[in-house]
Amino acid sequence: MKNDVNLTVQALQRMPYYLQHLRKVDENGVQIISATAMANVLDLNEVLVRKDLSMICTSKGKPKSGFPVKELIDNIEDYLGYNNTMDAVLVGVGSLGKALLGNNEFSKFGLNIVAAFDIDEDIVGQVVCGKKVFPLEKLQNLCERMHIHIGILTVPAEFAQEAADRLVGSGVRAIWNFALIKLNAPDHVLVQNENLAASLAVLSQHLRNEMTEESKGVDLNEHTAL
Amino acid sequence: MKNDVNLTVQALQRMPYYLQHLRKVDENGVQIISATAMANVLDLNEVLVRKDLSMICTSKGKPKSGFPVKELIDNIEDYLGYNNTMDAVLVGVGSLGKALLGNNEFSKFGLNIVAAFDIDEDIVGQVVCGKKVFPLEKLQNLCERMHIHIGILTVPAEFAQEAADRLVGSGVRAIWNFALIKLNAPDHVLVQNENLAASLAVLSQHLRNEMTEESKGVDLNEHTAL
DNA sequence: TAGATTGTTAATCGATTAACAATC
DNA sequence: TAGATTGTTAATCGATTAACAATC
Repeated sequence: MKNDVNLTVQALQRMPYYLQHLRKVDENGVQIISATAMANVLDLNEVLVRKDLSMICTSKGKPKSGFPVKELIDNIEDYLGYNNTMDAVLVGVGSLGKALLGNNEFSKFGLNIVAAFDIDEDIVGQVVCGKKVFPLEKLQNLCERMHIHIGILTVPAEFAQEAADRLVGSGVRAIWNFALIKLNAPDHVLVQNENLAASLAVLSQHLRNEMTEESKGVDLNEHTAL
Repeated sequence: MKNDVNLTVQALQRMPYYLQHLRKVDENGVQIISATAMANVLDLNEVLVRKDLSMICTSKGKPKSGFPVKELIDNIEDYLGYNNTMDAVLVGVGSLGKALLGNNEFSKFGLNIVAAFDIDEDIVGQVVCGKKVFPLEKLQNLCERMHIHIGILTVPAEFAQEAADRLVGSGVRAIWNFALIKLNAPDHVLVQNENLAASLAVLSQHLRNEMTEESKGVDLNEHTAL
């Protein structure tokens, strides 16, 4: 376990990709893998991969061979916290909130949503995907009692700041924010913004470029060449 | 409409936040807003905001006053493609796939999921959140017939490349990839990776830091100061 | 040994920020 | 006019990449 180092956000975001590939080669019985090989598969610079791996690997990479696969898998899983579950609460049981409640794949990543909260009386009391929906007033009590440190925010933007304040007041240390708004929170509370609209914007810009290029009559074969 | 310019991915990702704030001040009757004011609210550098706004705004910012709010809103919505809907198909109706199918907020961002596909015979034929699930074999036919250019990939990592190949073969130009794997696709096909695991990793690292700091007996008041 | 691969130090690159003249 | 705000050019900063010596 080497979790005293802090990775840059960028490095952190590459870790799940390393992990996926390592698990795959591990299944095929590969015991040692070089940063060079990983870099080629994942289309990354090999020095970058080498540095990333050396940051989290408990043993040193061996020249001519590489890094031990099983150890890397363990190290990354440990580093990403997949082995000690983080309990979380979800605030805002709209369509996105329901979506996340129903996504049982989060447990693979060490996340466990224990309860949901909403202000809508029609929703409160319901059980959505096995999780009970409580009125927002009960948030603080439950968080304190269960020592919850993560809040997932899936309320409309106009209510997001208020809900965030409540989460902070309930002792939450990290907010996974799906609302498209910049939240104000004290320094010790991390706000991780999940910006699905931004992703769609990237797609949209690309499609527009593709379409205008096409309408300009640019030779489409230039794409398929090579 | 000023959509011949291309924004950097970073600028594109700031746009939804600008839009949210602009809509809010517009509701309050504000007609002109300065980049300086926006920057303060959103905690961004004012030159950055000014540059971003000038990139997409059809009129120039006026010294001493700023940019016209309504025009900015229109320009950003146009630029992000919110006004001309992009049709998309979804491949992989697991828990995450179902989640996205059920998220009726995508329409606000110009995305319309017209159909879903899966290989699982138990799922094929079902109607999930008003969308019919077809067998994967029908993907190409439907995409070509309906001129679909966006594919949403929510299959497990091990099937993602195969599914991506099918999407590409069906004429898709952009893939919104929720699988944790680096996809190989031709140059003209954009792969936008949505890495929820990476976000969780950022949360996890922060919580670990918080916890170790606490156990070290660091004065917690340093957080609340200021 | 020879050569592939590691780890480190220096160079590059691009986004952000700072400085400042132009303008309403 | 005076001063706030814009737009532009130059400096900074940090991540990525390149170069190269060390090592198995």
